[in-house]
Amino acid sequence: MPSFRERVLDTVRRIPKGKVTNYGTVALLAGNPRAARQVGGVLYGLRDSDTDVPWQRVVNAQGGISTFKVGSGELQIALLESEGVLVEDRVVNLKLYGWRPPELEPSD
DNA sequence: AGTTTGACTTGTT
DNA sequence: TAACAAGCCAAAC
Repeated sequence: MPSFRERVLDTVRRIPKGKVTNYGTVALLAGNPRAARQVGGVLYGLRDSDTDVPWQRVVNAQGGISTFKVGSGELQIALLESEGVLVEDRVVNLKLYGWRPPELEPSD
């Protein structure tokens, strides 16, 4: 069984380009719906070698940029804008860009 | 081993 | 609408 950290990274890698999701959703897909804070903890520890992880596509439940690291917030916004995701006042419009994984969609 | 800490979320004032 | 408090749990100490 991969560590929680690995499952989080795998989940983040699944977020489609041009879309965003929130920590709680990533936590859910990683197997622990209540571990949203740990998702942040994992992303906090990302290194340059993890360039294949689109961490910029993870925002908080309000669509806001949660990074506190100096410069990371602006970097995240720049990366999102380069993917076509508009960021206004450090907040993403989840109605437009919010991504919901297929397995969470109602099967009907 | 027990304690502290957070890139969070949700409910209550 | 904004501020505050409590719950949450993997990792780091």
